[in-house]
Amino acid sequence: MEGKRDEGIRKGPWKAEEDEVLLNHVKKYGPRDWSSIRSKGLLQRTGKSCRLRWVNKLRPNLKNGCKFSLEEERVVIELQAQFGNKWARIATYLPGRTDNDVKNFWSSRQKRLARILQTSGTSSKSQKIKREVQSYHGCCQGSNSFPALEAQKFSSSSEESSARAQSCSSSCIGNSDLIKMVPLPDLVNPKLLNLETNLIHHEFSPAEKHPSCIESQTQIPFILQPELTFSPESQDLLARLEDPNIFEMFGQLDASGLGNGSQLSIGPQLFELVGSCRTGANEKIDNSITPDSFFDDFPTDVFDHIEPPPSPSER
DNA sequence: AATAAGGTCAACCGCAACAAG
DNA sequence: GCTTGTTGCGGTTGACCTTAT
Repeated sequence: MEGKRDEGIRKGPWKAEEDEVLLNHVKKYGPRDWSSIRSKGLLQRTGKSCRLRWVNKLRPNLKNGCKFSLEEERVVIELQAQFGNKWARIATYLPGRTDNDVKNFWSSRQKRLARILQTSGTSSKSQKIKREVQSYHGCCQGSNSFPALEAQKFSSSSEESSARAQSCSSSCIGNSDLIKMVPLPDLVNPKLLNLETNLIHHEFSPAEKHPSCIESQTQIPFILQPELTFSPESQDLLARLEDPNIFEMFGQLDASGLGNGSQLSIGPQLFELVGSCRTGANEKIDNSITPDSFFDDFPTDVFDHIEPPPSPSER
């Protein structure tokens, strides 16, 4: 889409030459007098357009192209809960991020969440839901949620933790269904909001993505109450998930990407037990089970009992 | 391989606040 | 005090890219 001329105003994507002109202007006069750029005939862009280009793309020290780090996500979640959609204000707490970045990040996650919730609310067909879940957990890669636990589908992501922080003593799950959400300790540690310090930024490589989600290790998002009406195999699985030592079933895993250098335990046992739910304990366990295939091994009715927490906007 | 669906990002629009004349 | 211009902000859109089917 090439910018068209409309009363001499150029719109659309910026060319490198235009950026250069804009940068020169800022060098000479500073980031102001945007309208004079056009009045001087330097560019056929409105002052607003020039300013936007500078703020969002040309300003120094921008983290262009970097996904939000775990810490940044947390900050956004927390500050959104605190300030609402005050993106510019929130962005001031995130070095290198613009209000547009924050806005896009938030709306993207909102859309994703809405879609997931819509799907899970209208159909109990687990295959479809699982696709959504996997999609969603994929989105959490590079953020922080540990993808292996389906129970965290709605709880480890930032929105949910935020929502929960606000309101989650209410039942987040299921009308007549009986899963109850137990409020987590706020995932947003106030210490993380020591916003004067530089936020840790880490771009997760594919190999790191799953480990990156481990921070929730000590924070089982909700407890599944025993009165649930799951199939026997689901009950077996869920009973295991309730085991306070569940994370000890995991092996070693490098979570240095989280910034604290901690070694967290993720191992094959959980995957094995889930596999055994399906295949039977006497069958040979497929050691190829990975976090990505993990959901495939859940009994399907597990997914039928998950309903959305309130969205932050509903608070 | 083709297509659909979903996700990301850049940019525009409208409105409000503010300042200068 | 009013008008006009500028700046800043939040919402929205559409193009492009990626992933799933």
